[in-house]
Amino acid sequence: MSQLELNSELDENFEERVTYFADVILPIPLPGTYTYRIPRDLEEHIELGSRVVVQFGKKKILTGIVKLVHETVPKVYEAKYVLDSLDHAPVVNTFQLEFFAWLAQYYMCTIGEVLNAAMPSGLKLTSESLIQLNPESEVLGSEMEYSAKELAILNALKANDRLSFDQVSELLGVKMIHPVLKSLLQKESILLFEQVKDKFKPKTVKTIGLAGQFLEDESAMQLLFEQLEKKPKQQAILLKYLSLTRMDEGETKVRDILKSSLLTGDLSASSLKTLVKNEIFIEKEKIISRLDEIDGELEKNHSLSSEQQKALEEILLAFQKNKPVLLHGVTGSGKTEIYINLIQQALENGGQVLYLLPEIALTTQIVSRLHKVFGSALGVYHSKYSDNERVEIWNGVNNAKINLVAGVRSSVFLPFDNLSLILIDEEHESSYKQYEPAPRYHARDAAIWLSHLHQANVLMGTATPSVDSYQNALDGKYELVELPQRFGAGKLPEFELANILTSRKSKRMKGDFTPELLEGIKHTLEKKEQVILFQNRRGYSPYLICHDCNHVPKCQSCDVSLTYHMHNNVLICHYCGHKESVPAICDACGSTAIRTVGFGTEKLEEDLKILFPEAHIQRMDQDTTRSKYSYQHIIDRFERGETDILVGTQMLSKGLDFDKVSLVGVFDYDRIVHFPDFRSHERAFQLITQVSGRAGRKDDQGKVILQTGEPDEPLLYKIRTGDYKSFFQTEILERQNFQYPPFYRLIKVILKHKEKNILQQASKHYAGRLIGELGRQRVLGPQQPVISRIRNLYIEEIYIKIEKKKINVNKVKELAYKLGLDVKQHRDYKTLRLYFDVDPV
DNA sequence: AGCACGCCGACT
DNA sequence: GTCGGCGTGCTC
Repeated sequence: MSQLELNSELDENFEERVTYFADVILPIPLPGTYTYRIPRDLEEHIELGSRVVVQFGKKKILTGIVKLVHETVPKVYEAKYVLDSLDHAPVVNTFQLEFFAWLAQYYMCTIGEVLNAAMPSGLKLTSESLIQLNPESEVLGSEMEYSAKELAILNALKANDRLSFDQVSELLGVKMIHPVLKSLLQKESILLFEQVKDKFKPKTVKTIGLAGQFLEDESAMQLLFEQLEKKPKQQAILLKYLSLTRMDEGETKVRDILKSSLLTGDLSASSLKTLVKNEIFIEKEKIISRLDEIDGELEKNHSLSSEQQKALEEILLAFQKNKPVLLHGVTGSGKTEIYINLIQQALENGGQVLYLLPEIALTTQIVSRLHKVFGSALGVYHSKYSDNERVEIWNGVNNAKINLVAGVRSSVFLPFDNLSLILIDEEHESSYKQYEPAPRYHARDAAIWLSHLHQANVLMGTATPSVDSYQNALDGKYELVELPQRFGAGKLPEFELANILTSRKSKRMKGDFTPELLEGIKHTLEKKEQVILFQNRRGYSPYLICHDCNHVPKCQSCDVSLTYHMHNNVLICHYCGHKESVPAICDACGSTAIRTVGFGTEKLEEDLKILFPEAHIQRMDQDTTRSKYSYQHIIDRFERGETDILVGTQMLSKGLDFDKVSLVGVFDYDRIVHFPDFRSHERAFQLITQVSGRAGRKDDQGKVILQTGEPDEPLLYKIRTGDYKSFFQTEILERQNFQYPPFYRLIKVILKHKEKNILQQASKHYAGRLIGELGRQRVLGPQQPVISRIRNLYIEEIYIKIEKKKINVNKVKELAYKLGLDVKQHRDYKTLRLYFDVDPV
């Protein structure tokens, strides 16, 4: 190569030698992004949305998402290198990056917190620090002087070859292991390294196929048969294989079949092993999808009733106006059929569909219905699914294999790039709002914002619209479509009010059952029909109390009574998870007279067993539905009529249709309606309407027996007559008079500190500053929440209340945030923790 | 949020 | 004297 050419090549290289930097979002609650230098060999793999592995701090290795690639050299610090890139194509798209940033801004949290909630943990790698013996230390080893601890570690390493920090700590029985490790490192006896683990494991199956030569060569097969003549077990396997692959009928295609399908009956696994060893069969491992495959014909959708058709046309018309549509359709009006119709249209036009459902509704008939219609185009995203399954859904959406997702609130985070329809079923459900941890987002509102990004249509459906959404519809922000008829002409259930007070006075109550309800249950059972008993969960956990001194066992680090769990006889703190066994004697006075109080579904179930010993009773609550399929099993048994009485909480009210339920009993209407918060009426209307909807389908009019101490309570009349509009009119006036949403926007500020006094001072100070800026009437509190201490931190709350019109929310958010930083400057308040909950429910 | 570093009291 | 407790500050 000539001198000239060499020079020009150098020049060219020199010019190309721009260093790229990546701003990386890390899944940690810190504001902002972090800038890393992209090594040249990774340049072509790293783009917006790529997953990268970076070192953060001294030892943490994290997976982050690239938010920006640029050439600006950071001035104040030396950027570390990106260690690796994980994918060939980005796992997060630009819609998502924008969406995440919006969520962080709107809900006042860090983008890292959003990322953390968004990605299934299988896509987030974590590192584990490990140590191993330094192979070169053998030479030096003998001359070294080691302490007892050091020797213990070295000996353990000889046996184990690598140890994690936790293991070392366990080995030594000490938490402080760093000094010891440091000393060993200095002596060069050990090596320290980080192991990055990819947590996602594809699901595999073992397959068996016949080795090639037997397929091609008839005579080889002949020979094989002769060889196996004396080995009947192996021969049996070969015959089974041939019959399964139909090769005996002359088909010659190479076929791998499932190992499990071959080893049925008395065929032995060890014989097969021998066959594999002798290279007659070949065993392979095949990666398969965890997502259910659907066999057979997909179901055609049913034709719509004229009511449904009319609603559908109205919806399509409303979509033209580019506004979200609120579909107000009474229970049983057949909303699902309309959804299916819209989904089909969207999919046929090549768009993606997101169908949001509350968690409990998702495990039911709706999903199996969708499965029948849409088959493997449907992905289900549910919290009870394993993380690996979630990764598969994520990837499925990302590579366009899945175009329809039915999922819980977190499915708004999936990598859609072409959403054309978002359905939000049971729009009023408060479980769409996440409370702990941040991001405290509302999936309905987030989904509506997401729809703007994608230019997607939005349909919200419910029998009992939230006050917020209905007002939005009246304001013209949403389009309202009504579906007033019950599909199949079922009637509203008949309501009977059972007066608890009069029954109690005349001593006719049996435990918590009024004579009316008992009579009703008896009657229904005699008719061989089914009963659902509904018990509100709020504030109803059973606990222990000492008969002699009234002492109630409390959690040591939270300000709550421990909840008593009858089935395994333990006390559990529902806030921090602390568990303890039931004490034999009272901690306070030593008495043995400890009894259980409070009445949850467990207690109800026990009572029912005594009152109706013949009946099959099943309880359905958090406790009995912990595992993935337990909910489905309970429902199935009930559907098959194996259960007569189903006792449960809220989860009974969602998306379940049973034909033989003719009685619904409601226990604690009074508690629901008098719950101390401004949404209690709204919640009562929704809840009672929804559970009542479970009574009586098709031909029969069902019955609801509602136990209450005040049968004349005004809201009750509206619930009984199903008069949503009248409920709404009364409620909306209240909201206006008392300055609540939807006219005012709320931001809850949560302050925590381990010192009660300091917390109170700091909260007062913070509230004072807020009042100074916003005025007295816009700030409520500070006040102690019902649970005033969790995990040893005391809690205070402040509500910021601002008019939706006139005031710029973003300014207020900024102010609240800055004042928080300000207060934390004060040297007494440095460890104060501040959290925000925007639009709390 | 972790995690190191540093200062402090309390024990083998 | 170490061990283990926090408070404080930093992470590209």
